[in-house]
Amino acid sequence: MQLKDLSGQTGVSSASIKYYLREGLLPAGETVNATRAQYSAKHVERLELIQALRRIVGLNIEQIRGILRMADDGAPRLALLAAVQRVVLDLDTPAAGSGDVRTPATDAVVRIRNWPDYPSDARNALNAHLELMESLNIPVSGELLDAYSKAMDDVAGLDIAATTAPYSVDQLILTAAVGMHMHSQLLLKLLALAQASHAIRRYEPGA
Amino acid sequence: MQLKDLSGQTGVSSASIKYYLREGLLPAGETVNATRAQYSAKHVERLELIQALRRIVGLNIEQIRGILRMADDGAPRLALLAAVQRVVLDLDTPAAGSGDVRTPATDAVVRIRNWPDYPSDARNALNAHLELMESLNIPVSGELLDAYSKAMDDVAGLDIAATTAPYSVDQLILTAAVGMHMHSQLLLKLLALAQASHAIRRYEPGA
DNA sequence: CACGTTGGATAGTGGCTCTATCCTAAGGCT
DNA sequence: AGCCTTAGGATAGAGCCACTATCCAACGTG
Repeated sequence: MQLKDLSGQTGVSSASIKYYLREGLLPAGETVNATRAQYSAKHVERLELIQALRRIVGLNIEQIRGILRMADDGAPRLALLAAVQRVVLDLDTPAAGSGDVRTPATDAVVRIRNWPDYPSDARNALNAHLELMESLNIPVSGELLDAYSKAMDDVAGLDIAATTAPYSVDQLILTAAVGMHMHSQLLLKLLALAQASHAIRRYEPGA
Repeated sequence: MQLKDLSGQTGVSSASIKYYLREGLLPAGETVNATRAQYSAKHVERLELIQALRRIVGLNIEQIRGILRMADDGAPRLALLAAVQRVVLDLDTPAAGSGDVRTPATDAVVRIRNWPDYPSDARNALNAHLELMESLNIPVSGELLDAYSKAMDDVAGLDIAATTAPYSVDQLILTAAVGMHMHSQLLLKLLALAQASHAIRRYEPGA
């Protein structure tokens, strides 16, 4: 299978495929000679993964490259899942992430929920976010955090269970990334509907 | 107060202010004559609102313009909140929104949660999203939807209560948009931590 | 009177994701 | 053998977005 067939099968233009090759998202085909390269089903799978991460999940090239590099370097699946989570759930942005910090609020959440007391990107992101909210004068009460975290604890059990034994690493990334994205979006949609419902009850009691 | 002072007080460059004026985000100052205009505290407030919506909430110019137009047209607060919700929680994207539709899954959620049976952007977005997930072969069981919606129902009550009587419409938009954004992000961060905690327990039971 | 400011116009910047063009060397088909 | 097509490499351009910069003529203030 050569470039043109790869393009035909996936619906991605040759120019874009070349671009992905340049950017190191797609591994080079097997160079038969100076002007011929063979692509395989692996490449089709990889290309479909790239497309899904770009168009559905909305990651940028840099983020995709990071994940694919880890996958190709044979990183353990747990680390891979963490990396996917980081970009899909936007745990990077804290910028001033400055290492593993501990804050009372986060410690409290971990204790109450009986979660393992481990440093993680998620924990750092939570710390940073709580600090940000504080700096913006948005109060986050213990009760709120308790309610939120309980809800998310309930939800997480169901989510993780869906990540069971996909066939290839690319499959794992695909299902994990798309799944996380879709579930988090579903949650936000439900939040919106819940908020709207509460608002209607408040503003128009005639419902 | 003239343009330069407005720039000085808010830290926004004159060029950007001109840009916002061109784009219709910032109302023109009171034209004293052909080459002089007066800006007021209103403009400072508006400019700060624009900055917050851009930099914190991450809205684009088009979205900001839509909300500000509604505000300036004197739209009722409930409608304004709905519009804010639409852009902050990303309820637009469904694209194929094609009017108010009803689907069994959404109906079931509304019934179970005892929410008012009203069409809304949130409901349409939920419908569209569920259809999308179905088309991607991501199963959404009734139990999952029940758990998610219960969690969001609990959360929404707390959220809406925070939207109490700000001083000006700009203030309302500011607190609503920033609040919604921060709370939804908080939820996602907690989801991430919850997922990570479950994953650790699963992959490394030694914790 | 000189300077600075305004509104208006217009163009440029930088980041991002492609998309298009051009080139040479080299198969593959007839 | 000869022609068509393709790979790979380089490079440039497109289109979007949110600015940012420059230029201008008109005009008012110190």
